[in-house]
Amino acid sequence: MPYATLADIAKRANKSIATVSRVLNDKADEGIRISEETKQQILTFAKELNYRPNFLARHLVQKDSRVIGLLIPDIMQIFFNEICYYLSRKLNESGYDILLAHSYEDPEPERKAIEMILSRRVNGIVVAPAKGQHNLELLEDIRSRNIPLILLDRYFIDKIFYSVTSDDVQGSYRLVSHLIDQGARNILFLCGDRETSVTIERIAGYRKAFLEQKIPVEERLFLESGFFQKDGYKITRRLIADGALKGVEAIMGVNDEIALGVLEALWEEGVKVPQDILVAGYGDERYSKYLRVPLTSVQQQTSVLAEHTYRLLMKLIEKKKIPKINTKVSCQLIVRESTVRERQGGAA
Amino acid sequence: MPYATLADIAKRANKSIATVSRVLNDKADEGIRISEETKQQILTFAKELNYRPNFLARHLVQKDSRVIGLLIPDIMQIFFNEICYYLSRKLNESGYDILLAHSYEDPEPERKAIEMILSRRVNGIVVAPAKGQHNLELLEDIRSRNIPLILLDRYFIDKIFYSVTSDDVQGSYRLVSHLIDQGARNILFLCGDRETSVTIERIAGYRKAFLEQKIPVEERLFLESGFFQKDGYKITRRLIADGALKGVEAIMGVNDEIALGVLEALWEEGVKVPQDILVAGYGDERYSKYLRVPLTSVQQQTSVLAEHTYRLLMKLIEKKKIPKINTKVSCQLIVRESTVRERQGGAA
DNA sequence: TTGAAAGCGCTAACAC
DNA sequence: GTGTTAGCGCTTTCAA
Repeated sequence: MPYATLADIAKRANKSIATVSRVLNDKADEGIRISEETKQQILTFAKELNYRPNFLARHLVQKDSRVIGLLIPDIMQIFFNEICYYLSRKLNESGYDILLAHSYEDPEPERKAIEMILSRRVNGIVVAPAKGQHNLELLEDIRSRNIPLILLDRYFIDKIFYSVTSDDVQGSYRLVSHLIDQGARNILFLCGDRETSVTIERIAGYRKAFLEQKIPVEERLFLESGFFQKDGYKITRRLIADGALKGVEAIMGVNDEIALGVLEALWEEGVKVPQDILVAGYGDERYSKYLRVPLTSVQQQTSVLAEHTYRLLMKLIEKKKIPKINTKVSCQLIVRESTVRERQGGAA
Repeated sequence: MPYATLADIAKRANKSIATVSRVLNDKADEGIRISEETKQQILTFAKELNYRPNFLARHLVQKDSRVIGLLIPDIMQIFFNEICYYLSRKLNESGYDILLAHSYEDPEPERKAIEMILSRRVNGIVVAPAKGQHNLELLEDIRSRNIPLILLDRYFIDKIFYSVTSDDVQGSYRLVSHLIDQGARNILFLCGDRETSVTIERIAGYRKAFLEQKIPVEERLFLESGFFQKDGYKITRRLIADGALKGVEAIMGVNDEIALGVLEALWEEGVKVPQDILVAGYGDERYSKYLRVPLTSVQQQTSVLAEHTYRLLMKLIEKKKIPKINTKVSCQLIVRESTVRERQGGAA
């Protein structure tokens, strides 16, 4: 018998299960009187038997599991790692626990994970959807059932969900403007996945910057990549081999990991950053400042994103009505050596 | 009504709850016959009502929650991040879900997290204990109840628990031997926490290397630090300010993050690595190869650690008897620029 | 102040 | 093939 039950304690104490339950849940404050004697007795037996409440049973009746489902593509992506940390922290403080699920950027595991989370009757669910636009119907179904649901980082354009995201149009706009400023015109964007909101927004920001300078945008410069260093590395090696990097003056990665892979490939080929080509990342990871060439990046405030998500979630759980559907958190451009030309514009 | 129940379906289909349960759990293969007609009917209604099983109820009767509790100090420590990823991946494949809990390196939150995990009646629990030696009684209690429990990365010396750890004696020995080889004698170790097994082992490895060379070990060179970049940074700044770095020829960090902080502080002061001082990390993070000065580190095979943990856990759940209590995974030294003296030993 | 009893949603043994 | 019943461990009326 690994676990004692209320009945075990009741039998020992010669009291009813109800009384034991009342004592152990400290219902005294709710106006329910229990004699000090029974109370002490029950408490003693509970300790003796090493009683641990069974939340499955409790929550079955209470309809409240004190669990939040967090579904992310992949905790190895540092961005989601940080989100997970900050969100956990806040939720823990409020007595919620975390059921962590991965979609691995794949629709089918994502679907299964969502179903699993729902079957566990969580109090709320936070989803950073897998790349692309999948499981929309399922998510809409959840929403329509008034189960607290928040989309994080990535959302579905034109669909109504509560969401907390970075202002990627702005972030990308600032970055691209800076690159243009440095004299770059052919700016390659290793953009993750083109159907994902994050990328859609960043491309919008890219276009905005070009439009402002009245420079035409070349569609071929948006290249899908994965999200990891190895992806950035592979794609860059291939581009070099194909001679496709000719004329490219800057490369921006969808995150710093990709940028790291790009740098690796370039260095291997003896291409100098920033002299021969500019490279920028996104996300401003802890290490980016200390790379062989410090990396220009866009800082995303993961702790702020998590904070907003947390607050929104609490409100949804409390069934408050929330006017604001989409929360956007602004980003900051961090310029470092990797995108600063030494002799800036001989033409100037 | 966000969720339909078996009873709802039963009512619609004019069948008993039991039959509905049987259909939905596809008991056909277990020799239980159900007419195709009722089956289709029930399936249709289930879909129509968007039925989702209530795992709280199911697991209450089955005594099997298909959840594993993972308790780590902090998912922001990259090491634990990777462990979490690989372990999740394996567990997902076997149909287990993850309840993620943090101790924040603190005994009290750790205790609460353990209690929470137990109350949720997980099938197994993987713990990377908070630094120090805490909650030992609680963990021993779990063990004595035959609840599958595995200690990960950190363990309790002289206490019997199943554990999966890196061979830190060996890892540290190799690193320190290398540093001695490079002519360093005063090797400062920013060691995290002295009571944690990881550190105890690394100090043992350190001593072993010194013993082999018949060089006395100076106790004052073991300095407790945290586990993050900022900790490494702060401590190094302080050491510099105090003039305590005089004579120190090498600094090793308990992980790469700490080493990063050390590098940062040294650079700020114009101290050159490796010319003026050698610096090494531990863990070999993705970025360590690409730092301004590529960082020497000890590679810990997180995926192998996770794999062993997974296999052991499955065995424990299946109530197999396991002879091997402690599983050790070896580490590999990765030598890079940060610890290689340019003019190696003018004395040679 | 305490107990009896119902019921949360589900599974499983037993009956027909 | 399908229904009836008991029961998992707990909370929560309702009575006493």
